[in-house]
Amino acid sequence: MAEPLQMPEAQLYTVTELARELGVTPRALRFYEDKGLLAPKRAGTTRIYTQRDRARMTLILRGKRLGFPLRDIREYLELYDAGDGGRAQNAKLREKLQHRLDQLRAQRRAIDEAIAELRAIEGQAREALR
Amino acid sequence: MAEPLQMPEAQLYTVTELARELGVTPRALRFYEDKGLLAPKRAGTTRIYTQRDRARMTLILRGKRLGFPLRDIREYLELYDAGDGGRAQNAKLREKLQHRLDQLRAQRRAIDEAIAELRAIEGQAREALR
DNA sequence: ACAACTCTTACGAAGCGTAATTGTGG
DNA sequence: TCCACAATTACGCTTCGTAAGAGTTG
Repeated sequence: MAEPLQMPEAQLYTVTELARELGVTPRALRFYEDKGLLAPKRAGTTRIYTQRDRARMTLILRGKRLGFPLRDIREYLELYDAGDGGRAQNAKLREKLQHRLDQLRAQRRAIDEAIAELRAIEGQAREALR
Repeated sequence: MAEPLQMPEAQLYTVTELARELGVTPRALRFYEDKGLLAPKRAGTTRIYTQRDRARMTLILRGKRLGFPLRDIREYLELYDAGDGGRAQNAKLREKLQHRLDQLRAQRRAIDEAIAELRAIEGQAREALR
């Protein structure tokens, strides 16, 4: 009597659709695929993205926000796929995160110095105009 | 009776010498020349850098510290050469400086956000390990 | 027949690093 | 003759943007 069990319609997307959803360009999605970070299915030649692809893109975008190169993000995704909860890999990841954190702090210092130098220049300019 | 007046020996450099002096590579000097920011003299085919070239490099390095693209730095050097104290150009320069300042502040905010996100992740990792 | 997409291929950009090959002066 | 630099040419790297040309589908 119960209706046959059904998975909720798994949403599918074309490049343009998924791109719009995530705020990136179709070009970016194709590029990530070319670099081995995505592997959407195809309907003929047309790319078809599943929820899984969408989830991967979410991770990719996070990696980018944190400033990691695509190469590193791909490695991370591969471990992730391997489903290996190996502590060694996890340790490596944490190491990378820590390293990136140091880099970011260094960049911030560099920016602060540049800002200071710029303000000094503006100061000179003001004097020169007196 | 007085010795003939003499300019103090103007120092000259080869690529490698000037590069070492300024902490850059010879490749960089040649690259800037290719991009029209420098124009050293030649002794045959060998580049000869004068004090003037050295001074220009100092300005170039400053522009780089502030994060300006070489294209902009070159424009600036050209105005500088034109010796035109024109207020209009000066105003444009100040505008660029101001714009760059805004950009730097924006970058710093972005970095702060990335740092916050990274710390949040580290936090999760610690929890996951409990 | 046509609009609206999609696909692939490939050059451009920024700032040099890194060969590879060929002088050239001492 | 040989060493140490110098010069030129050009591909590599990173992340897509931007055509360009061709095929597909409703």
